[in-house]
Amino acid sequence: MPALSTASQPRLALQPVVGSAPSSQDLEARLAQASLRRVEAKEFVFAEGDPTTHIFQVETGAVALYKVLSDGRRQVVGFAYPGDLIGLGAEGEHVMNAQAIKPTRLRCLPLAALNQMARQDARLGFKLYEAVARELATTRDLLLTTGQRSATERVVAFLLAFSRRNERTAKDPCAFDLPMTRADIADFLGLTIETVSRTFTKLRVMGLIELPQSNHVQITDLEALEALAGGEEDF
Amino acid sequence: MPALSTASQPRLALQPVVGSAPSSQDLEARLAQASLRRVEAKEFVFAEGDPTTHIFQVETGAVALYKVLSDGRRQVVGFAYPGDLIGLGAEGEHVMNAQAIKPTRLRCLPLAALNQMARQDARLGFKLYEAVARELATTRDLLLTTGQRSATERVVAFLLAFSRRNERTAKDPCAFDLPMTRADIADFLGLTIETVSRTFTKLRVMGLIELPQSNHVQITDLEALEALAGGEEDF
DNA sequence: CGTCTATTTGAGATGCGTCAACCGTTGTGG
DNA sequence: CCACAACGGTTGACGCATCTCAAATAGACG
Repeated sequence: MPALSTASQPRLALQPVVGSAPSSQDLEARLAQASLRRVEAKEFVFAEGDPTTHIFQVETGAVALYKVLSDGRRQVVGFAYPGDLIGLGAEGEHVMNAQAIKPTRLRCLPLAALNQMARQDARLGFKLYEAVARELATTRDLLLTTGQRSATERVVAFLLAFSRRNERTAKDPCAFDLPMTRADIADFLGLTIETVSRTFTKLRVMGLIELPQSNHVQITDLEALEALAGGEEDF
Repeated sequence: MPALSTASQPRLALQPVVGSAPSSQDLEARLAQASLRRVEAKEFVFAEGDPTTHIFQVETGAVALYKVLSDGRRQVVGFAYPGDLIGLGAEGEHVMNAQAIKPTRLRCLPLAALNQMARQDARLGFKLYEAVARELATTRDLLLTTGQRSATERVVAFLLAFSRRNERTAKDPCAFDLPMTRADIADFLGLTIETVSRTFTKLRVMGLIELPQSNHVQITDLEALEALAGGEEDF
């Protein structure tokens, strides 16, 4: 089962685009000089109902984005990693929660500044459109995974998403840390903590991965994992 | 369980915005004079892998948007109804299928025309951004439902989404046709046909709905349905 | 009237959730 | 420096919601 949310929410944009237009440069430049905010693990970047005053770009760390039902059930809709934008697309009030899962540094750009830039530069609106469209695509991939795949397929997809993310950034695609807890993974994949844990154990016993620590994964048989996934989606 | 995909994919935009800016007018105007295409039920508007040449606005009918896994499992990520835009956000090639579920009329706008308009009007890019952001929000609500809710909650949410859609358009919120098959509903909600069918029957036996035909729903106890849903999300 | 498809219904199997206990690590305070 | 509490993770036993397989029914269409 394909990747899940590794980069679900974010991956919005702002990666330097080759031959980037002035607007993109401006947004990057503006973000680079935007105010910096540090949040500790478990601290909220924003919560449901908060007025939308800023957009944020993760500089270091990681953030979980999730919605909760009235009875407490929780769905993590994505994780934001360095370079990812969060807070886009909310009109007036936030409809979800953004909570750091490790110590995190964020660039904070006031929405007023964003709107002003959009007024001055025709391309910025289009850039934002492309950024949100990418996020939509990853959310749909996650939906496909949670709606159609088995527990094992979901967990494998989740791991492979990390592998591919490392591949893109020229790091070891077979070794990575999981910044989030089992509970975060479970709520992301639509499973329980116990099922996630059992599935990790199963993959370890099958000889496909090693878990020197509970939050460090070493892939020992990438091909077998990919065969188990049954798809190429990335979250 | 809250609504699902009633308007998931689409509901993108183009509803006349009060005090709409010139750009929005232009897009609406441009679409109104765009070429018209008729597709029969089960006919594809586009398929995965097709080059992205146009965006479409549904004028009449309904379209299912879905992704499929290599083994045939299918996830419907949304349904497009009159007024909804489809085909936005795909770069180069479509990554999903759009298939009419009833005879449908579509306005077809070449991407080249859209891009040219975006170049001339700074506000258009922003409009597209807002449209995709709305779609992202409904997809996340669907993700919350498929990831966290029970079969009954999912089906109730699905029905309530139709009710609210009718409410918005000043139609009877307690009577509506379902344009899609049980298979479409099942693949949308992450259930099987049998489970969807049994759940409809259960709601009928409980006295919450009536099913004079399999594709026509009459809600007889809206409050009880809302109590069963456990949330306000709409798809 | 006969075929084809969609839907419903039944019976049985199972994957995952629930409940519960246990383990390892971390951090804190005596 | 050690004891203990708190937390995250693992493992086990069991139950049940949903899936699977199968058959009957109901419409739609020619």
